[in-house]
Amino acid sequence: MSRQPTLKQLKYLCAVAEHQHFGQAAKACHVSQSTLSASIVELEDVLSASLVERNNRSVLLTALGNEVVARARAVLTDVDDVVALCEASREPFQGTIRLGVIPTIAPFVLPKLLKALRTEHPICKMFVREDLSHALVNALQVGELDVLLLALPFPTEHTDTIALFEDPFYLATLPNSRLALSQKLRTKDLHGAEMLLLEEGHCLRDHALEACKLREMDVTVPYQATSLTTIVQMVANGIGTTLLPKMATDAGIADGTDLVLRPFDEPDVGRQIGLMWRKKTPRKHEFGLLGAFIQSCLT
Amino acid sequence: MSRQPTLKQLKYLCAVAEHQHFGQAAKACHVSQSTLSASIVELEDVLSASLVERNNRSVLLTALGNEVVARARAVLTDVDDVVALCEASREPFQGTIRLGVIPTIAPFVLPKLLKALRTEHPICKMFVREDLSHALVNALQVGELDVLLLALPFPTEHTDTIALFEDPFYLATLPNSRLALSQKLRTKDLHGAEMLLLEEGHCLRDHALEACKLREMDVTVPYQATSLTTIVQMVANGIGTTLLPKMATDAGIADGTDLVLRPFDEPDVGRQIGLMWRKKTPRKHEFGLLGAFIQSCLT
DNA sequence: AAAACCAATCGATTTTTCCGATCGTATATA
DNA sequence: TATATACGATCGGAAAAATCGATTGGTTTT
Repeated sequence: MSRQPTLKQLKYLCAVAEHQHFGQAAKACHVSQSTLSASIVELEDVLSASLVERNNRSVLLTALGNEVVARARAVLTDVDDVVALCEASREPFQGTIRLGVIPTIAPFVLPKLLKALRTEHPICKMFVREDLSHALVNALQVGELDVLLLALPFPTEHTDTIALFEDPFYLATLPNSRLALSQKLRTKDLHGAEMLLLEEGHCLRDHALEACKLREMDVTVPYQATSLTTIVQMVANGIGTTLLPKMATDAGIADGTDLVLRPFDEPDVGRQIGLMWRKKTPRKHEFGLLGAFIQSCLT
Repeated sequence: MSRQPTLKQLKYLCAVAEHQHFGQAAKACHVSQSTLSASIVELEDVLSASLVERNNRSVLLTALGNEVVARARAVLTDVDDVVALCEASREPFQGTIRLGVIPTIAPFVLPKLLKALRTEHPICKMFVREDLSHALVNALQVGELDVLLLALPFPTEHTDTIALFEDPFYLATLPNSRLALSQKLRTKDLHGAEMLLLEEGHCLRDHALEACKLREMDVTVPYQATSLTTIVQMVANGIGTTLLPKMATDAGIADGTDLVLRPFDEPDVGRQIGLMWRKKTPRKHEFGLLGAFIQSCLT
C-alpha cells in the first residue's frame, strides 16, 4: 500500500510549475527553499515518479509532471471550494436547511415562507419534505432532516421544540345546519355531529379530537380523507361538518363555497404550531431565527 | 487567511460518514479512535463549521457535513487517480512521450512507428511535433518535448544523443542524364550538376552538402522547395537532380515516376538518424528502449 | 578565475501527530 | 435505583514530521 501525497506537496508542485523556480515558488508559498525542495523530493518519492527536471538554470516539468500538476490544480480548487462552501454556510440562512412539514401545515405556510425566504435570504437553500408527523420525526432522528414544522404536542425523544403560534380551530359547516345557527359554539355541541376528519396518522385528527374532548367513537367518518381540501368539498356538499385550522381558512381553503366558519366560544380550541430539532444539533440558534422568520412572514 | 483542511482529515470524515461510528471509522483508517476524533474536531475547527453531530448513540452528519463529504470523496478519488496515473507511468511506454521529428523523417517513419506502437504499447500516448531541427531542439530544451528523432550531427548543448541507423543518400535523376549513365557514381561527379535541395533550415540540405563535399555555390537552386515530394516532382520533370535519403525511397517517394535512384560507390554518403534528449531527463532508459523500438519497426 | 545562481542536503529546533489512558455522558440492564 | 456498557472527547507524553538557516555541489555568467 502506497502512501498518499499531501495537499501541501501538491500545492508546492503547482507553485514550482508556475514559477519554474524553486526559490520563487518557496517565497510564494511562504516557506523556505529547503522546505519546498524537500517536499517536492518527497512527493516524487511517494509517487515513485519523476515530476520535475532540475536543470540548474531552469526547472522543467516532465510530461507526467505536467499531467500531475493539471490534476493537482483541480484538486486544490476543489478543496478551496469546500472551504468556501463552509464559509458561506457559517452565517444563519446561508446554508441548506432540510425542513419537514406536515400536510396540514405545508399548503398554508410554505408558499409565504418560501417566497419570503427567497426574497430575504436568497442564498438559503431550503429542502422541504412533506409527510406525517411520525415519519418526519423519524427522518429528523436519523439525520435526514434538520428541523420540522409541525403541530404540538408530539411526543418524541432527543428533540427540542419551540412553539411559534396558536392555530385555533374553526367549525366549518353549511349555513343552515344546527351548529351554524347556535348562539354560542361550544365543543360539547359537537357530540353526535357528523364530524369528518383526516385519516389515521394525521396529527390534526388527534389534535381536533383532543381539543374538542371527543373520542374516536364520537365522530362519524364515512370516508377517510387524505387532504383538508377534500374534506372541505365534502362538507360543502352536505355530508357532514369538520374542524379547520385557522391557517387553512386564512389561506382561503373555503373560498368558493358557502361554508360557515365559526370560532369557538372557548379558549384553547386549536392546535399549537412549532418547530422541532434534534437536541444535539449545532444549529439551534439558526433554527430559532427560522422560527422567528416563520412567525414574521405569517403575520 | 484560513488554513486548508488536510487530505487525512477529509479521509477520516468520509470514514465517519461511511461507518456512522468513530471507533469503527478509526479502525478502518488504521488509527486510534482518539486520533480520528481529534482529527474531525480539527477539521471542523479549520472549516469553522459543524459537520458531525455526535449523539452518543449514533453519529449524524449535518447538511453541510453531507455536502462536504460528497466533495471530499471526489477529492480523494482524484488524488488516488494521480497516484494511479504515476503508477501506470512507472514502466516504459506507459506514459506520454512527446516526440519531435524533422520533416525529412516524419513521413517515412511515423506511419510504421505509430502503428507498431499502437500494437505493442497501446497504453503509450505519443504526442508528435514536426518541425525543423533547431525548432525541435529549442522545444526540447524548454521542456515542451521529451525526445527528438532527427538527423545527426546537430550541435546542441545539454543533450544526449544516440545513433539509430545510417540513412544513405541516393541520387535521383532521369534515366537519360549524364549521372544516370556513368559507370560508378562518385560524389565528385555532382560538381556542376543542377542540384535541387530543400530550403534553408532543413538539415537534410546541410547533410547532403556535407556528404557530397559540395558548397552552397556548387548547387543550383531554381526554387527553394519545402518538401521532398515537391523536389521529386521537379526532378521528374527534368528540372535537375537531387539526393534522396534511403528511407524516403524505401517509402516509395519516387513511385510513379521514371526516376533512377543510384547509390554512391563510396562509403558514408548519407546521414545518420538518431534520438536526442535532455541530459537531465529522468527517462534515459525509456528513450533508449524507444530507440531500439524504432530500429526494430523499420527493419 | 571569480562571482553569482540554484537546487540539494545537513543539523537543529519546533511543530505536529499519534497513542493509550481516562473522563463524562447517555443508554441498557439488573 | 443502582450498575454495567458503549461512545466520543480530552489529556499527557512519546514519536514523527516539518521547517528553517546554513552549507554544499554543480553550473552559468562575468
